[in-house]
Amino acid sequence: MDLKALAERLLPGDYPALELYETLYPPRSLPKGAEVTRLAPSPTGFIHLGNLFAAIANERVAHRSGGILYLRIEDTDLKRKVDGAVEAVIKALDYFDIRFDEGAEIGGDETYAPWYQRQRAEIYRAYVKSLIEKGRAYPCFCTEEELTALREEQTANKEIPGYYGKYAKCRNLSEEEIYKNLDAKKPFVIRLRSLGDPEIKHKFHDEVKGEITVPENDQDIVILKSDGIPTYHFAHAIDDHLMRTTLVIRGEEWLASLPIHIELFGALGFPLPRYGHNSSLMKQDGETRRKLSKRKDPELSLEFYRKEGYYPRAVKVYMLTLLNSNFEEWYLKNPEEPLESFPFTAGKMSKSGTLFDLDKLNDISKNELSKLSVSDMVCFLKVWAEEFGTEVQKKYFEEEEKISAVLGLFMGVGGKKRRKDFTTASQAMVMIAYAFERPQNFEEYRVDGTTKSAVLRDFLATYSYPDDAQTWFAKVKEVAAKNGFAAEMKEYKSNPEAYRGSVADVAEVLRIAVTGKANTPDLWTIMQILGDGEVRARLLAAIG
RNA sequence: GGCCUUGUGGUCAAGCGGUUAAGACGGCGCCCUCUCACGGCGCAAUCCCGGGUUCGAUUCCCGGCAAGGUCACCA
Repeated sequence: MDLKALAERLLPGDYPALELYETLYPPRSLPKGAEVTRLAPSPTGFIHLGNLFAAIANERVAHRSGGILYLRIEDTDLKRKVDGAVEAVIKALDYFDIRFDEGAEIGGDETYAPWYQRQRAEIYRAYVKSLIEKGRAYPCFCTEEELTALREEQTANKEIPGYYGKYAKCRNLSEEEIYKNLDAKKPFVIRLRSLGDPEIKHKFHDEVKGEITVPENDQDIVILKSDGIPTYHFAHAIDDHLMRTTLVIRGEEWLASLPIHIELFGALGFPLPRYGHNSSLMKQDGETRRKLSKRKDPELSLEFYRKEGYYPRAVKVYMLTLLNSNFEEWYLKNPEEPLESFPFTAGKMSKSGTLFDLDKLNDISKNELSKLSVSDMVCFLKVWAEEFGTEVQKKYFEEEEKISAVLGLFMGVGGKKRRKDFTTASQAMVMIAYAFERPQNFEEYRVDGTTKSAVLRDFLATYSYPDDAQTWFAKVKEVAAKNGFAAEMKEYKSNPEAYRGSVADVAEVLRIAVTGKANTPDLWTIMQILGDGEVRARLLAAIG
């Protein structure tokens, strides 16, 4: 068969010699050990936690080694395209300090552009054409129905489904048959003529998994779809070679197609990049665990974390603790060091699927938030409130001095130790509400109504706004004593029968009356922030 | 079903032939304390199972089992 003529018929026109691409996209001149990694999302919409997980790994590996991280858009499937998706991806990752050195909508070094696969159609076809000429690829005229029928038949016969070996009907079509189909304008795809035998297994070094076994591929996979656009597998081989990727870190769902990629790189005469397949984020679902799914799990969406008001650094720290097992210990020892200083390595990535643990994230989040300065906290909450807050919440920020005082109180600024009350912005905003609004709901008082009123009256009679904290508390103790409560905790504990309760009960009455809550930060400070008039008004209202 | 991957407390995990089997989160208890938060101390809880190899296996080998992934003109 005249393969050259066939190739010309299938992909008519002049294509550049393949050597041209090698010079057009030359090896990068980077220092020794520098890794070139990439993120290659399809423009479906929005990236999720799983993407972020892999993104952080790729970013860290590239930048720790003095290499390059680039963004390539895998838009070979038109059905997946969503407008504005690329910008959204860049923005979302930027929120977590992930910056690309080059890529789609980024700019940077244009040498390896374009980064949209649709714009690289000619390159792919040039390589496909050469594969046809070499007899490593052939046209296939099977219809979708035929393929489905084949699959069903194979499944019914308990055979491995797919287009391979004797099932690859179009693999050995005669020249005559091929041209007949072509003349009849039958649509076709181009398939790889696989030379592999899955019974033959090879050892392979995976940067994450270590030594793994990879069988040879024998599937005649589609490399060029009937619309003339390559499949992912083919584009991956071409692009990662031409863009000079050194290390591909991707989800372990790709492990199963590694045999295909190995054969493709071989057929094209490309050296194989190194691969690292990271385990996926799982979620407990009843008895078993499963991969986090976009549909079922709102916490997978990055938008969820923005809405809840998680501090981005906290999410990143959590991802890093999952990504590198020695990160957590390092961070404990080096709390002041920038995250970038951590010696991240692909080899320390987890081999097994990791259950996503919101409790852990929340703990990290509390710690991160407690490290903020008051002005940073004001800024963080303000930005959150402007987008997600209620109208009332937005007003909290109108009195700059007050919001600072309130947040300083909740963060324990000035004390020996920072408080860790805040987990997220949304939760913090609710927590500080009583500093700005009269409480509507009151937690239950431990004392009876009569006692409550008596305590409040006595306190009101002696309350003086200018009192310092000690004087203020001395007065609370006086009120306690007057109403039959122990003024000193120790005294109460050693002889509880002698009293109706302790100063703690009295303080609780005041606390609930002023804030509605039984648990708050320092009450004296709260009263100082609220001001004389407001405190009196709330106490009065609580007497009933 | 075939193939691949993984298997240490509830969760994340250290370990890499001999350990009282780290640490963190969560849980529980105590202390501190006007409440909470913070902090301190303590407790409970783990090597998937069965065979080998070895003086000795969580660790090495084999076989099970379980979980996950994957088998498209989707990525």
